[in-house]
This record gives sequence, C-alpha cells and structure tokens, in this order.
Amino acid sequence: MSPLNEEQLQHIRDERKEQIMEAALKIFARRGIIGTKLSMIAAEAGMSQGLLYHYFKSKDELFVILIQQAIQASIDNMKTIYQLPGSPIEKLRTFTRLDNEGQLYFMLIHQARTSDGVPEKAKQLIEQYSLESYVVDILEPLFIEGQEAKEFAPGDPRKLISSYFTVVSALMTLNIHEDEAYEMPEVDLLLRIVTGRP
Amino acid sequence: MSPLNEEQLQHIRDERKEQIMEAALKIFARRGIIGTKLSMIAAEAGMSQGLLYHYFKSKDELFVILIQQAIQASIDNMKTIYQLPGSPIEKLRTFTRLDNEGQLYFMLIHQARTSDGVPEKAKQLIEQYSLESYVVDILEPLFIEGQEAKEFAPGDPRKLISSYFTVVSALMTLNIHEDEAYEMPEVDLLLRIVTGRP
Amino acid sequence: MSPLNEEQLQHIRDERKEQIMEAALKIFARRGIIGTKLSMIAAEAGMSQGLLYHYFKSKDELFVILIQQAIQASIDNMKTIYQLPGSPIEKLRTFTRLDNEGQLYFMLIHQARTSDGVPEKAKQLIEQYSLESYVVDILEPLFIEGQEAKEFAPGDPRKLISSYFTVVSALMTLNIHEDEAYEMPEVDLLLRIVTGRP
Amino acid sequence: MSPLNEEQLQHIRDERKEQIMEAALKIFARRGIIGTKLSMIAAEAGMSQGLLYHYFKSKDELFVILIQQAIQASIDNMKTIYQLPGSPIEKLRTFTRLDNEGQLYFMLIHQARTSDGVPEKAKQLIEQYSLESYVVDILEPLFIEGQEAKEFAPGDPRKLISSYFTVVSALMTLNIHEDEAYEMPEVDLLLRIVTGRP
DNA sequence: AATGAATGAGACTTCATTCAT
DNA sequence: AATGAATGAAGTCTCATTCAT
Repeated sequence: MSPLNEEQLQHIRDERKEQIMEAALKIFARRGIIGTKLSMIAAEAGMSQGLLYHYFKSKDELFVILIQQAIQASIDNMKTIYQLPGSPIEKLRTFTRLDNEGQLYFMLIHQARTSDGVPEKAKQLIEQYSLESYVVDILEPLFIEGQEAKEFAPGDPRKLISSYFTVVSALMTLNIHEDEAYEMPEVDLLLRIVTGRP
Repeated sequence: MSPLNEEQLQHIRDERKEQIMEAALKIFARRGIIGTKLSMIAAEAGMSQGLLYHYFKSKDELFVILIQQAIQASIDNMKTIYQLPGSPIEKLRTFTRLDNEGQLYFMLIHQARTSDGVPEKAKQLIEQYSLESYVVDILEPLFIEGQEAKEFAPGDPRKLISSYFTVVSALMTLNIHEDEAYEMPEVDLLLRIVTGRP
Repeated sequence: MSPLNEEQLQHIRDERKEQIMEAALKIFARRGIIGTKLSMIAAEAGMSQGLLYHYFKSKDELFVILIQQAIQASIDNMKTIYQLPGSPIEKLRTFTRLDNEGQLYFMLIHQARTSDGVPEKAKQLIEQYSLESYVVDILEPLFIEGQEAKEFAPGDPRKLISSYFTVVSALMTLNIHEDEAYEMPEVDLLLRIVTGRP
Repeated sequence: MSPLNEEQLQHIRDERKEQIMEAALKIFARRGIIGTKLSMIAAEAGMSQGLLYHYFKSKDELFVILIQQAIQASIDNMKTIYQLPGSPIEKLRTFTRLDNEGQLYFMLIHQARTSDGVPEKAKQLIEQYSLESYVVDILEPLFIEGQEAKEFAPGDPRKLISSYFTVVSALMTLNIHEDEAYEMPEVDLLLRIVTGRP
C-alpha cells in the first residue's frame, strides 16, 4: 500500500539528516552552541523546528554528531597532504591555503574547545583529538624530510609542527569571521616560521 | 548626618565597581556577552545580582564600559613598546610576550568583534579601534627603523605589521583558553615572520 | 505537507489572538499597564505566558494594539448616534446609556491617558484622538439641531458637548469598577446638563 | 547628656512623619500604590529610603494611614458646607469648586477604590466610608431645604445627592490628571443636575 | 513524516525591604 | 536618627523542547 518502499524512505531520511547537519554546521561554526538558536538551523535547512526533533534528539546531540564528523574529516584531510605535488615546503604551502570546507569543521571544533554550554560528550571527543596525537604524528615524516632537504629550519620537528599549526589554527578562527580589522597574512609569511627564510 | 562619610562611601563604591568589573572582564572575555549570565558575574564578584544594578544600569552597559577600558588599555599598552630597551627586534620580542593583563582585554575585544548580542555602542567603539588605525600607525616607525637596520625583512612595513599582529592576536585568542591541545609557539618562531631569519 | 491546512491554522491563530486581546482588554482596562501582569492575561486567556509571545511581541505592543482598536471603535461608535431614532435629545439619551462593550474601550483609553508606564506609541495615538478633534466635531450638528429645536439649552454648542462628555467619560471610569459606593445617576439627570430642564 | 530632651525628639519625629505623609499623599494620589515607588516618596520628602522605615513599617502601612487621614478629612470637609454663606444652591455652588487640598485626599481614596495592590486594611476602611453612609447623611438636610425653597428639583433627595456627588467625584478623578483632552464643565452646568434649570 | 502551536525553565531587571555603619 | 549598600522575590521575555493534528 505504501507508495514508497523502505529503501526510498531511508533515502529521504538520510537526505533530510544531511540537510540539517549542513545547516547546523554552518551556524554552529560561526555562532557557537549558545549563540545558535534552533530556529536558525530550521530556517537555514528550510524546515520546521519540530522536524529537527524527528532526526535528532536534541540540540546537544546534533552538536555532538557534528563534532564527531568534524574530527574525522580533519584527520582525513590532514593525511591528504602527502598526495600533494612538490617538495615538502610546496606541499605545506598548498595545504595551508585555507580551504572553505575544512574551515567550517575546524571552526566547529574550535567552538567546542573554547565556548560554554558544550555537551560533556563533545568535550570528551575533543580531548581525544588533539594536535599532539593526530596532527603531529601525521606530519612528522613530512617535516623530517623537509629538514633533511634543508628546506625547513632545524630543531625539534614535533615542536615546529605544533607551533606552526597552532598559528594556522588560530588564524582560521579569526578568518571565519571575515573581520576586516585583521589582515590575513600571506602564506609565505607564515611559512617563514617553518623555513626561517624570507 | 550620614553615619559613613562621603569618603568612606566613595571607597566602598569604587571597590565594588572594581570588583564587578574585574569579575565581569574575566567572564565576558571567556564566554562572550551571551554566554555570560549575570548570576556568574555576581557569584564571581561575591555579591547578589541585584547589587550589580546599583553600579551598572544593565549587562550591556557593563559590557560597553569594559570595552572602552579595554580599548584604552590596548592603545596605551601599544605605545609602551618604544620605552622598551634594545634594538627594534628586541623591543618587539619583549613586547610580544603575552602578558596576562592585556590578554583578557584583548579577548574581550575579540568577543565583541565576533560574537552575537553585542550592544550597538560596543560595536561602534570597536569599529573605530582597529589594527589599521592604531596598531599599524603606532608601530610603523619601529618597523621602518628595523628594516633600515636590516633586522627586519624588506617589504611594505604596514602589511608586515598587520600580518604579524594578526598572528599574535589570533594566538592570544587561543591562549586565553589555556587549551593544552595547542602548543604556544616560542616568540622567536613568531619573529621569523618579521625577520625572515631563523 | 502540513497536517493542518493554512485555513485551519489561520483560524486557530485568529481565535487565539482574539482570546488574548479580549483577556488583555478586560485586565488592562481595570488595572492599567503597570498593574497588569502577563500572568493575569495568560490566566484569563487560559494559556501559558510563553504563548502570548507567539502572538504579540511584547506587553507594550499588545497594549498599543488594543489602544488602536479602542480608538477606532470609539470613533465608529460615536458616529452611530445619528442612526438612532427620535429627536436629538432622544438620540442622546439612548446613546448615553453606558454599554458594556464601549466601556472597556473607554476605560482603556482613560488608563492610557492617566497612568504611568504607557508606551510612547500609545501616548501619541491618544494625543491624536481627543474629545476636541473627534467627539465634538462629530456631535456638533446634533447639538445645533437640538438647540434650534429648543430641546437643548442655549450657549456655545462645542463647550456644551465637551462638558457633557467629560461628565459621561468621568462616570464611565467610575462605573467600570462597579463600585457600590457610587450610585450611577439616571440618564435623565445627566441630560439636565444639556437641556437645563428637569 | 542627651542634647535634645524627649519632647524635642518627639517634635522632630512628628515633623518627619508629617514630611513623609505629605510627600506620599502627593504621589500616591496621582500614581496609585503600584505606580508609586518608595524612591519617589523618599526623593519628594528629601530623605533616604531607609529612613522611611523608621517611621512606617511598610509601604502598605503608610498607604493605610493616609487613607484613614483622607477619610477623616473628607468627612470634616463635607460638614463645612453648612458654614458657607447664602442659600442652599449657593452653598452647594461654592462647595463644588474643587479645592486643591481636598482633591488629593479624594484622589487617594479613589485610587484605593479602583486600583490593585491595595492593602486589605485600606479596602475595609474605604468600604465603611461610602457616599451612602457619610455624604448623603450629611447633606440630606441641605437638599431638603433646597427643595422646599424650590431651588432644587423635586424627587428623592438622597438619590439626588448621591447622583450629584458621583458626578463630582468622577470629575475630580479626571481633573487630577490635568488632562487637556477633557474640558472641565463650569459649576453652573453641573448644578443643573440638582436644580433642573439652566 | 511534518507542521506550527504550546509549554516551562531560566535569564535579565526592578524594587520593597533589611542591614551595617 | 540616618544613610545608602545589599538582598531577594517577582515580573517580562526567550527559547529548547513537546504535543496535537
């Protein structure tokens, strides 16, 4: 009797969920969990507030799921650096250009780290994912290679990585607000931190 | 007639106002105006919520006054760089060490720039105070001197200043949260952006 | 898509708005805007306080809308006097009988005129609507006709009208409280002001 | 040792009480008990809020005491009509001119009758004092005399009195606000109610 | 599945009253 | 007696969440 079979229904459901998560990501990333009202997400997703509750138990749950997704995407993204063309410094230069996709995820994680009203569950997830345990481990081979090629300045590569990515991370959090008060530095200026050369 | 003379009363009032503003600065800086509940400020200041209203007309007014104070302190602070000892690069190195006092002010201004629910008055104040109009103007002579002494890398000094301070600013916003996930870079690493040398 | 069609929803909305406005009119009229607590309106309308805010932006807005309605109704009502049967004095006698509907509106306007905490917008509306500009203008022909027929006492008709309606207005403000301490005069007694005859 | 003896202290206390009551009467009469803030009374009386509580237990108590005083003054005032010169109609004409002193008392009583937040005690006092029991009783001889002299229209004198004073009372409540929208009728117009003559 | 009405807890704010001096 | 700081209860308003349809 049903005009749609189970598979089709599932498809619609998935689509709706995706719709909601995309909308929520956009807004959570910019405004944080407290500054985001469900009405904003509903409007951005083009549906009623009530419907959100068919797909997610609560605002908090939605936030946590996005955090999980963001962490996974960030790790995956980090690994792609090795597939970029060129020498280590060229790989790093290309990678540093702030891409819009990753930016939202990054900002979301930043919000979760620094704002209040973040669900406990999200905090735990964030704690596990840290520069130390992921970024540094992943990028260490690249930096060692760069130092051996004399492209990168000498010194503890792990410290160099975390310092560099702390700077990049910090800039991304500023950049998201597109605040004209801050002039985003050219990538080459940032790379000086790693290379020690103009 | 009064059992407490005017001087004593004034003392109490000043103390209370200071108490409130200190508490409010701490919390506003971390949580933004929306994330900050008056109950938090009252608790931090050790008084009832009602008393806050003897000293400030509203949450918004309190926020705006703190913004004014923060801007003034930031400008004053920036000018002290010329009184520091040593060459331009040494001045800049000493200045860059993030001092806790200025950090809260800085973070507050950052919150005002990037969060929602910021009073219109605060936005206007912030707009007037920008890297361009203050920081860059103040520091231009220092950077030109540094470039002439070959301590600093060549290129447009104004752009160099705003890039460098965007980075420093961004790091301050991270640092305020004392998040262990981010390793704060050594000052010398940051200075590479300006000097182009390891 | 919607489980309730637009028409049904509109019906619910209209009903609720009507419910609220009726309840609010009753209470505002008696207690003024300061003396009226939203909890009272909500209780009288049989709904939660929160729901009031789905239909009206604020207590002030609700008050202003009621004032607008009251003014319009008063003007409309005043004009109906010419459709009443009989001579001028008979028209006026019939018209003077205080009807319950108009009474609440009248009292609301009176509250807006005399109480504190009245929204600026409401004050402006009230100022435009005054005995002079409406009541007197509308009734002047009737009184002149009454004087020509020797039914009404001689003298400046405009002054007679405003005097008479000041008295009627004043009585309405008392009457609204149904206070047994005051005995409402018979209409014929009041008409003596106009006719100068027992 | 005390620089002031008991009598002098008592004198100061009485003066202060009088000061407060005068200020309170002014404000209560205009704004009602809800619309009156203690800060207003304190300011009007030229003293601190705290001091009010040395003389009166609460806002309510102060209100009740004023009501008692107002009732007594009204009754006393009513009796003076017989000392006025002239015929009954002339006595009534003179008496009707709204005197400022009595007006405040009257308005206070009106507020107590018609507003909310009135202490139970005040309501009880008001209930005892009514047109019926005081005004009508006091004025009945005057009206009978007026009717016998054919100055007043015939009919039940008690009803005539209460009707007339309801009108006068109602006008006083309007008059207190000095609202230009209402033109206060000439006394002679009002007297038509009683005399039935222009 | 989908909507939007409806609720209620919690936030900001006011103000009568109390307290320390 | 006198002051003004200090408190807390209550009122307006917002918004996450639930409910009826």
